[in-house]
Amino acid sequence: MGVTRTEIFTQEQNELAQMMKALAHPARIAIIQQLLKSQSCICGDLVDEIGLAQATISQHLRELKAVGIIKGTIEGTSVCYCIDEEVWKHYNKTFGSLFNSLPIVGKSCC
Amino acid sequence: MGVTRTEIFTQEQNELAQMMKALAHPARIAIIQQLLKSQSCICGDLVDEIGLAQATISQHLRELKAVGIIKGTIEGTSVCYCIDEEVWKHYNKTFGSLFNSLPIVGKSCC
DNA sequence: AATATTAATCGTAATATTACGATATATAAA
DNA sequence: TTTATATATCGTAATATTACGATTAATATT
Repeated sequence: MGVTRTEIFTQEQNELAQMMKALAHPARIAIIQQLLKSQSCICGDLVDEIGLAQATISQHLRELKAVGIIKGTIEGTSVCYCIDEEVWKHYNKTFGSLFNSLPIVGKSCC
Repeated sequence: MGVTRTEIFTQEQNELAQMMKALAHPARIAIIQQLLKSQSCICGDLVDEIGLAQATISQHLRELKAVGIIKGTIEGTSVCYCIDEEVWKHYNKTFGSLFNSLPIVGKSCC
């Protein structure tokens, strides 16, 4: 027990859930907001601005990287992170198609 | 260790993360999609359509109810669930404001 | 009243996530 | 080359999530 049964769901359902999960932590939201605001950001600055340990931020960055939403480039001894705009647009579109599928108002039973 | 440090984040960041988390499971996505499609749904039908145990579906329904995204009304011995349209719109708006805050393309560093 | 049906809750095992100190790695500076 | 700086990874403890059988609660049917 305890393991999510992805095999019984559609690819779309699993993908949507995975997208949501990637953003389902305030630290990762904070990272994304920072990158949206400043276009790019040195990893160390994120550690300073968000009050979590360096190892923890690094772990969250890895999760965001794993779903492709951010990418990082090495700049000397530091790493500059930014949002992958193509992936971000894909997220936006996918989320939009979920939310905009609510039909005409006032038909629900309860 | 192991407990999310919500106190160091803004209310907006925590709320966004909580919203995402509510939808961060394929079973809950499937439930929402079903409710979007059929306007309303008997709990038992969800159990049949999604291949998870009744107790598990009930648990997922409770999580969706906890964030207000769905509501249920008792109909005899069964319970009819549907999406709370006001809350759904709020989600749509909040997600939209996150995704649409990506500024002009082509400015990122990496 | 007795029985059937439906959904919620309880208990619990398996798994996943979160956080952080310690350590490793890799480049920069002295 | 030695030392400093920045980030990733390892190891691990605490906590949270997922799934399901068993039970409970509440209404419906007989």
